[in-house]
Amino acid sequence: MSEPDVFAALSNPVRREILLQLRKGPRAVNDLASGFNLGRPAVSEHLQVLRKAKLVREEPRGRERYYHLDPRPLSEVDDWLKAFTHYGKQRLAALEDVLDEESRK
Amino acid sequence: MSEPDVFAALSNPVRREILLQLRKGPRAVNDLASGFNLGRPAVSEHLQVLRKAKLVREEPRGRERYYHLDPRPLSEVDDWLKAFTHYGKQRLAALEDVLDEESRK
DNA sequence: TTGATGTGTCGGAAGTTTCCGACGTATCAA
DNA sequence: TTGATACGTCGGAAACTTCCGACACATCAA
Repeated sequence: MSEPDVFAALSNPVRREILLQLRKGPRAVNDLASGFNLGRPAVSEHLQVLRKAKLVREEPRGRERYYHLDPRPLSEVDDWLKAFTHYGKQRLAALEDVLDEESRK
Repeated sequence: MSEPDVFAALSNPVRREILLQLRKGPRAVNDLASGFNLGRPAVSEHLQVLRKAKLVREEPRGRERYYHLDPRPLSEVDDWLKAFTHYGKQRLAALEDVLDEESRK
């Protein structure tokens, strides 16, 4: 059993696409799977990873399961990124000076 | 040979920590490796992944190599996240209604 | 030069991820 | 009830990741 790891959940392009799709509204598994060049078990397993990362929530409707997006764990990634966006214009400018100097050759 | 994949590069906690460390300034490989419970080859290989994702730049200084942070590819992640932060207060509010309703049991 | 240091990379081991077919279970329609 | 549908999950294959020791090479100090 693995821990809920948001970064790891986002490392797969299929899972990122699933999350993007779910922005438009909840979707059943077969419906989702038909949009990928993948079998249903694979999509089901990607959904399991997203579920463990708490990025999706499942809602049973009859014999289908609608998956809903829960974007809240993405704030962990956003917070991590902030450590770099607030990383100081001065150092960024200095870096770009160096890169400019290199490209001048 | 693998493509430069920023999301995949961030999926490993050691690599994320390396990037955080490099905010404070460039570091040589042995210097970096001493901060982890890891051998030098492992750190060197993590740096290779970060290099392919263009998140770091190497600067040879004598027999050492100083690695510099280049945070610019992180904007790809930031842009991707924006698709969710601008994902509409109305849907988020609706989601939280549902979650509240569930927790009321 | 010789010897020590800093680094990249290869070969291989161990673990993890990704995918599929097959199966079991629940639900629905008739 | 019977048959079809929707889904989760298991077993296993293939590919990838992560790590290490060993080695090669360049640089420095003497």
